Amino acid sequence: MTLELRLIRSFVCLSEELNFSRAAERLHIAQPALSRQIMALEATLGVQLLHRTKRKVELTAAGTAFRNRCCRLLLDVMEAEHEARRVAAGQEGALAISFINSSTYGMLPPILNAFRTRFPRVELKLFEMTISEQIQALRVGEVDIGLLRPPISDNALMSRPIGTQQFIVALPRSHPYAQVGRISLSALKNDPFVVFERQQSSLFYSRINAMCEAAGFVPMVSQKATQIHTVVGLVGAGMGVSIVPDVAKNLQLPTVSFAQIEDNPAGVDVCLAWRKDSTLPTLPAFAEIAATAGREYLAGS
Amino acid sequence: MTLELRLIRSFVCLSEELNFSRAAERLHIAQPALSRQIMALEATLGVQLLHRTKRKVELTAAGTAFRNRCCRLLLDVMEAEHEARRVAAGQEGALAISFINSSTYGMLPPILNAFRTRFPRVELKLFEMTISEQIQALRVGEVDIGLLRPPISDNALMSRPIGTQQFIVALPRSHPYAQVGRISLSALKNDPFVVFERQQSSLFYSRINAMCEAAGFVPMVSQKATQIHTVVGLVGAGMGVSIVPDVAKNLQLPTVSFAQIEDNPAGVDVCLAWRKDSTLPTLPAFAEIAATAGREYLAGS
DNA sequence: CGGAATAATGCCGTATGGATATAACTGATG
DNA sequence: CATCAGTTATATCCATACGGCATTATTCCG
Repeated sequence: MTLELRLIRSFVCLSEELNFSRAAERLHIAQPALSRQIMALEATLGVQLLHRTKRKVELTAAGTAFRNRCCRLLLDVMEAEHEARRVAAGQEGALAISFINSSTYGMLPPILNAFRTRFPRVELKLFEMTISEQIQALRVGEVDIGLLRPPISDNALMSRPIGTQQFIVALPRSHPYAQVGRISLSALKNDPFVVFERQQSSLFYSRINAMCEAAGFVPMVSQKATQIHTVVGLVGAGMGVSIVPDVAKNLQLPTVSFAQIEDNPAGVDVCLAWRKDSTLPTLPAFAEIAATAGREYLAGS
Repeated sequence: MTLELRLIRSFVCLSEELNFSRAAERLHIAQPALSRQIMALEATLGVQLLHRTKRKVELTAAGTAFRNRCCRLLLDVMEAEHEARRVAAGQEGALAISFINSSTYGMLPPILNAFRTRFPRVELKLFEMTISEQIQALRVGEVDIGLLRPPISDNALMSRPIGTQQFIVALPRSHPYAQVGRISLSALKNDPFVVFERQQSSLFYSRINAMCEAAGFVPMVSQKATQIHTVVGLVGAGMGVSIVPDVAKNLQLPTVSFAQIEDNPAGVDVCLAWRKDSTLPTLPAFAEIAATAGREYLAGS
């Protein structure tokens, strides 16, 4: 015979009642059944757990030790069940999130806040990555979900847009248009430009170039950079003007002004992406929360 | 359905193999049986533990968490079994031992040594008590086994003799007979005596009185005491001579000599006593070891 | 001494759980 | 592209394990 929880449950109950009839009643079985369960338990252990006279029952030393173990054991079993249910419900576990630099100042904080209040027991692991790094990390499973911009060509991945970034112009405070708040791109045709690296920010690069082309000029590049705060910093240092996503406004540099672009062209989408075959229960919840938090963030700014 | 170890064992095995057929083979059941076990497990938990395609099987997040719990659980179960067996075999647990003062210098140390080498994991709790205190403590279960002298009238207790103490004479170094090594009691008829309290040491008291009576005199009491080292100490201080159990020789006081008694009368038995209804598995082993250690001790001295 | 309480035993029916055969599906291979 | 090998799920059957009931044996108590 092999040890089963049924026997352990019965034994613990009996050890509390110290009376076969009452214990059996509590267990919703008949007294002879319990009698035989306990005998079977003692047989499998090869140990006498109870010292019984016809009149009363008491635990032996081994029975006492075993009872204590069994109580802990049953609690552990329940705990295991509950943990499984919590993890399955996505209320517990871990989620590895990658994100692009621009969302650091943008929708990432409100998304994380919203998620953490709903799922406080889920551990979030955060990784800032470029888009292509994210796609690679998602493919190999290093990351569960990514916050990035299209295009996402990999067809092992699914994606869902959660918001749009508009482009605005960043100008040094000293610039003639700095206080205007709204300008046409063509007004900047003779200004030096701080631009994004083509390699790491291909979508920004091509979009901005297209905008300038539509405005009838090719930007005169004075400096290149990858991260938004670097670009804005360079603008603030007087290196030129730049076209940046609207989240740059959150950087609040004293020497930089921002202006909206007339004939505002379409922005760029920000997406969530994850593996098609991912089964993480936390994932859909995160996607949902990110979408609404993203919407609220855009509405509020 | 209710959670059973059978399901947990199967699940752990499957989580290791990640293949129903191989896992079933290891479990010595057929693959469909395992299939249904796992389905039943998932149903009782209300949680999907495995993500299965027709081609391969992998753990879900909940499954991983549950697997980890289950591994620990199975180890705990085995540990509980082993502990029960060890306790039942008397290899583990606790034993409360009471003993009379005189055994402190006598057979108690060798007994404890012998027992501890055989059963190193059994915790020994030691209590020095008078005989009547021991009987009371044994009755109420405060103590599991006692080392004492007869008579043991209580019929809830069992006893077993493990050795005999002989009586010898203790003399101050300055006493005329100090160097003889062997004297007749009648030679001491005019000496002042240090004697045991009648109350606490009734057997010693009556035996010693009987010996003196047989030698034709009533001892002249100069001082009374309860504990052997006190009696011997008083002899060493010149308060008189005394008749003491042979263990007193082990006290090694510089101002005390000992002498054997001619026509050496019978000594007094030392016994083990324990409750008739005690089920402590350690107890018979202790009794056995105490008996042989006692014999060896007497043989060696 | 009789009755109440309690654990064990005997016997029987059923529901549980495993085996066997097979289906359904997926990759791999020639 | 067809076939095969490998894998999980389903269907069916059957043994047996387990619980219920009736009864026994023992002990305590009035």
